[in-house]
Amino acid sequence: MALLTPEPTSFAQCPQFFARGKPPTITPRPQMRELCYEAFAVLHSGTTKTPVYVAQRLNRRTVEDADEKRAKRFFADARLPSSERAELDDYKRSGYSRGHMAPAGDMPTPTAMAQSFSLANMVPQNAQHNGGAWNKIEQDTRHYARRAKGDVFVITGPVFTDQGPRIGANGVKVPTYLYKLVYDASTQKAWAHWQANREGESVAPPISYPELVKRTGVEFLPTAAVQH
DNA sequence: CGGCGGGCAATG
DNA sequence: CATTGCCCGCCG
Repeated sequence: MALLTPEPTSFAQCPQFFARGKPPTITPRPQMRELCYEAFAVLHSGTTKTPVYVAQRLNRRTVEDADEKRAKRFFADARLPSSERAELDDYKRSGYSRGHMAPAGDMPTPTAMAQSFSLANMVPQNAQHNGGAWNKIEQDTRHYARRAKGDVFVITGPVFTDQGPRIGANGVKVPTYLYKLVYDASTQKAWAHWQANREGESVAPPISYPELVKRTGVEFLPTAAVQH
């Protein structure tokens, strides 16, 4: 069985990764594609050659299942037109590491683990940040989901600035910031981690959901779903 | 300190 | 393409 079916997908096929089944509304931009995977969903941009955001649903069961052996085989996602996607060579000797948005450590099955290494789930990330503060945030999020009463919806993504660099022949855009939004559906509380994509970042106290919306311009969650 | 988890590159 | 060794940072 193939890792991924070649057909394009739409978020209508995987509403389970979004709070109340509703993906964030993004003003339509060119070359944006919706990709469903077994354990996460990606809105992908052919302009930056990265995800716009990656959505997951975590809970105690999925996190307890997340003990798969780490598969380290990165791959370009064939569901994306080659003109819109990053290739392995773009990251090689770029000075940036391939940073997961939906972390490999969250994946509950071997297939989901393998799929998480799609470059459609990656951004060029500072290596020290990826293995340091960002990794800590990912582990903290898993730890939270393990203790939560029910489902925890997570949306992770990059934030770009116009003057930000690009890498490789395909010009994969390097994000200036990364965010990780955590929404506990049981308590209707939401918060977000906000980090600069650079060496020396430390784990900072989370910012509020309205502050994340202000910084990104994206309403990630249905208004009625968040306690204010 | 060692173990683990995020990566990288060289080797057949 | 798989295996192997290496670097780095965090944590117990």
